[in-house]
Amino acid sequence: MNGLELDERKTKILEAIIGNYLETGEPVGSRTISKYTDLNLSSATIRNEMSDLEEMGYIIQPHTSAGRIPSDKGYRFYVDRIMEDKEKTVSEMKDLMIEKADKMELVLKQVVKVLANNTNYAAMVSAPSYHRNKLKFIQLSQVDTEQILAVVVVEGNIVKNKIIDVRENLDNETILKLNMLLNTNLNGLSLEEINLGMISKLKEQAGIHSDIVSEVLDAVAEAIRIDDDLEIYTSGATNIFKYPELSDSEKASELINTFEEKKPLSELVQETLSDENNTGIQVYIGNETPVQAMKDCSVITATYELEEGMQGTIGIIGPKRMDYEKSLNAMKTLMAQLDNIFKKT
Amino acid sequence: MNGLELDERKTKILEAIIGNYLETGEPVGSRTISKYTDLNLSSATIRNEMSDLEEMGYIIQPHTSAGRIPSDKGYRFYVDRIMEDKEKTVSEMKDLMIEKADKMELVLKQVVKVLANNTNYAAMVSAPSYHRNKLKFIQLSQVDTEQILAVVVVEGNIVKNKIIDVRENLDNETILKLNMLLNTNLNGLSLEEINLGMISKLKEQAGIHSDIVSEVLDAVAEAIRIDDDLEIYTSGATNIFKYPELSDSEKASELINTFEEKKPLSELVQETLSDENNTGIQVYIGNETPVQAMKDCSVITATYELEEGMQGTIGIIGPKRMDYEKSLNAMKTLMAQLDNIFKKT
DNA sequence: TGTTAGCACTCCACATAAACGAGTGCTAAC
DNA sequence: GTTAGCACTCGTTTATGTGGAGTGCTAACA
Repeated sequence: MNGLELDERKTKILEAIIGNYLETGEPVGSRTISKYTDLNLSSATIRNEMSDLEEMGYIIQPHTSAGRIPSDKGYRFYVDRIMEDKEKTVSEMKDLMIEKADKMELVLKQVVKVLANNTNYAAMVSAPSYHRNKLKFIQLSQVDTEQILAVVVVEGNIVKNKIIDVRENLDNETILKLNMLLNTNLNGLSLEEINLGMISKLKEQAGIHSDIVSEVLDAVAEAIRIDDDLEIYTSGATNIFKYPELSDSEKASELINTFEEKKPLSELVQETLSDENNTGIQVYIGNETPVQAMKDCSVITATYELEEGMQGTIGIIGPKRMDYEKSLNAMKTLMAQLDNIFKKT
Repeated sequence: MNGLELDERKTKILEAIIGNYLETGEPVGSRTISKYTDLNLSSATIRNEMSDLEEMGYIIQPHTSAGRIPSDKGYRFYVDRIMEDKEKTVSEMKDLMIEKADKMELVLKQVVKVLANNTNYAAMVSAPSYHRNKLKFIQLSQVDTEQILAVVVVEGNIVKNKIIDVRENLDNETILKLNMLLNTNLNGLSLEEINLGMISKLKEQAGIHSDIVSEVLDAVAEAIRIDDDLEIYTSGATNIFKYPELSDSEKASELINTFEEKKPLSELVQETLSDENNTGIQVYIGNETPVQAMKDCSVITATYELEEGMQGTIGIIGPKRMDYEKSLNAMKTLMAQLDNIFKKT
């Protein structure tokens, strides 16, 4: 026992401990392992090994004379092994039924619901962000004597509307001119390219109608901001009540509040999207998570991609003793189907 | 004591009991009342009266030798008195800060958040339903070689967009014609007036482009359906953890799930909107509620109205021992402000 | 040297009991 | 009709005891 590396036996024992704990949720003792594994070792020997494993930080004793439970490090070891093993195995899980719908919003709501129901954990999904998209099309139209409607379309066919109040009645020609002005100048530009210089130039050309230009640009800005902000859908938050270790008032309240606010979840989205070694699926165990409220949970996230390089994030949040294998599989299956749906669209 | 009517003294005592219980949340005993009120009665006398009140069903003993707590009937009595008294008193509560925003959705999200934060209860608000609204405006525009965008505006400036795929490239003139066709035929019609006859007439006139008309009409239909369905916003669901009587796993889970699903809340909306003696504000105590999950709660709802007869519902959900006075006031203040915001628009 | 049986020890979980106290209902006196 | 007094009830808290699961350690064994 060199104290640094896990030999094969220790590995087996550690896996047995974690496996058993995932099933029962109870601290697991040496005698259990002695029978549970095919190592044919007495409980005493196991005890010695467990003592070592504890020293190495893989397992923890809640108190003297209780069994051991996995530490975050233990979980990490366990998960890493699964990820290695299963990287190639194509999951043959039954298809999660997702119907194609024409509105992205509906698809996502469906996805997140399916995910939550299938895993019995909480689930979230962020709408893809459109940062680097180009403006496709702007249209102003008269709606009322004192109101005009601005429609802004960016690549990916994201549409934003804004009603603009005008004090005087604009005639058709003026609107036509404004339309022309806006479209010839802005179409094809990425949202970053519409900078201050461009804006003031536009306003100048618009003359007395510069305020309308302002408002239209507001709408354009909003088209980003909102999506950027918190287009996040969640489902199954109440699933956490199925796991006693998360059910006490304090923790439950904090967690569920996180899901209700949705804001904090964007941290998770950021983190996931900015993953360097983008393997597609990531697991955050306990304190590894970027969202403080989830420090007693494990979080599985993945990035899905739409045709034009826009990506969104999908996540499962459950107790640390979640069924990683099943959850990872569910995630993969879902990703495959999302690809199907979106790429075909 | 005739056993049917509450004399003045009983009324005072009952109010004292309820008042005290609302503050402390603990069963209240005779001695407390003896001191709490200005009746100058000994605890023994109070006990006799309380015994009567219990027999009449206004209060309940959780167990022998505990104080009394209000029954649903007791709460009902209490609330009815408040409603009578305060019907006229203009609430001079500090304004709840609501900023006017151009998008209805944002206003409502803001409203519900403010309400939840101010009351420390859970809050919900339903978007107004647009049944009887008239179509204001339809616009088709070319977005791509194979896609056109349909924008539908109904009264109240609700805007719906739909991207329509077309196989062949439509020229400008065709689109202009279609626009003309749709607008001249449909503008000003209520959504109910667009019936099958109208539809087939349109399709006929559209000739080979009848499928586009179909899709546009789908968008129109959708403009209703979605709003009708469950445009319900909620906030502060986790506030229920502030009240121990609602915080145990079972109840909390059920309640919060109701808020997450949102669907069940539409019951509440229906019920509120279909109130015959429409006084504006309603209170459901315990089992009076139409939503089963809230049988241990009290619910305050109100109907707000937009200019053109569209109405939506607003609600507060809290423990039965909620601060009715404050909550009712908050509700009234909010209604006034909503009126301000919407009527001015 | 690694493995195992045996044993004392620890500590949680659970049950039981005791003390407490808030509050009641009833009776008798005012 | 009101009140003081008192026995009684019952939930809450605190103390106490017991059982059992599991450990660490030691000594014996292969």
